[in-house]
Amino acid sequence: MRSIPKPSLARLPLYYRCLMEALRQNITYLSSSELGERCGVPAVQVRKDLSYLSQKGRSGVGYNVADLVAHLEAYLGLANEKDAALVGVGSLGRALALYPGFGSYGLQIVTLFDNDPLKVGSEVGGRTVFSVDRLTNLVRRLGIRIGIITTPAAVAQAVAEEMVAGDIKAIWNFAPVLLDVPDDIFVKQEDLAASLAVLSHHIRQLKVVSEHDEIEVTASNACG
Amino acid sequence: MRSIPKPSLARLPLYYRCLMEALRQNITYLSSSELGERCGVPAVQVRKDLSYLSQKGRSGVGYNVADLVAHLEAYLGLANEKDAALVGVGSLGRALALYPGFGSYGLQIVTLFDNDPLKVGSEVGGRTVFSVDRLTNLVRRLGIRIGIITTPAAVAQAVAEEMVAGDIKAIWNFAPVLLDVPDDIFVKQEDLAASLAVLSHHIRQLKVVSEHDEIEVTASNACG
DNA sequence: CTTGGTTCGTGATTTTTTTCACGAACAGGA
DNA sequence: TCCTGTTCGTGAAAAAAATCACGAACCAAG
Repeated sequence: MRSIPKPSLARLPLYYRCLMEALRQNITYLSSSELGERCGVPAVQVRKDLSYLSQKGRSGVGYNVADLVAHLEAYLGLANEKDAALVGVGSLGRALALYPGFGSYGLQIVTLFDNDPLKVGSEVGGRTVFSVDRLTNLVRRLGIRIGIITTPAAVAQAVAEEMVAGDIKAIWNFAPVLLDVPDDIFVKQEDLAASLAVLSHHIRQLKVVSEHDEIEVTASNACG
Repeated sequence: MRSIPKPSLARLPLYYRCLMEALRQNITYLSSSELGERCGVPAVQVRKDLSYLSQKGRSGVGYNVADLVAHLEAYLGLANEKDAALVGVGSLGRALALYPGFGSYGLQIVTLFDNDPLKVGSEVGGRTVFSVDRLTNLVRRLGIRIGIITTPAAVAQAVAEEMVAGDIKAIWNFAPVLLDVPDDIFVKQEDLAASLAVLSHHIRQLKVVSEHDEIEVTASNACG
């Protein structure tokens, strides 16, 4: 039995969200085609992806929504309470700290850090901002395994190293730099600038096409 | 000549950033292996990706940093000034509106919208917040082609429709819903919850492994 | 000008992911 | 019970992407 492909894993949260929506609508069974419709994913791919879970659907009926939700929660570890430390209380850090949606994924941002003396000691969403000097110790003492980096790029590497020293095992990095960390540390890179560049490229394509003005319009379908 | 694969396109911004960094360090030439090192990408892949651009490297030397930067800027359309409208001035919307980094990618968030009467008329980063009622007209009048959605999921679809009515061609969607828009509208979905779920899954794997306690530790290498 | 060391560019190969095609399971009604 | 229409699960085929392997370009130095 092979392990789940990365793209499939990335689609599971999508299914989870649509299933939760269906649950709110009191829908008890959903076929792969209906679920696919809701997520914009082909039905076959839905089935293939879900086949990596132990939970099975029922032929002729579909998937039991509540059961599948429960299995996805277990598989994705959403039910486990996970404490996280966030470093860098700028506008993005503050936004993440205040965002209420993470709770339903089991994530609690329990401590905030910054190196700006003006911010240290202030409160954000009821949590005190600590100095980064205390990062390693505090994280270790609290047994925190997840770190979120929302600092400028220049200091992200140093922060990551302190996180590793504090025994953090997974880092969600919003700073636009490649972090150099030991192999056993999982880094999830969040790159808004990269997304933006892809968007920008597409807009440029539009311009190029419109300048060529209906002359060379072949089957050059852009990326979806 | 085939068009660039999506994963390659997504890596170009990465190269761009590393090249800018090199430029600051007064490096004039960079080989594919050096560039790859800096971005965490194999050298061959760097070469393959860059081969989709018209700009060529020099055998035995590498790529001219300044030239390549210029070509990437052109290819990605970063030099073109792009105006964008942002809808949903919550904590995330505010963070994006205040983020200074987009400027270097040619993006200017020129107008802000919200449906909360308390927010309408207030200022964020020197820009007045307008009522969403005026979205379609204002966007059309200003010729804005990019929309950014940072509203709650429930209203995202309605906002997207108004954007389309206002002749917006590309949408950067931070709301966790699948937008139903015409085929010619480009949607770049930004899904923090999905990233979080992947992170969560990895943390869970850690737990499972440590519970099995060195017994069944096979070659089950987790995703990078 | 020749030699040796470096690097690019790319066709061929391998790996990964998606899509297809179809047998088997199931529900519901006659 | 039998028949029909639906859906799942999955091996096989196709498509896409990453990796390999190597010829050719290039520089520097003797």
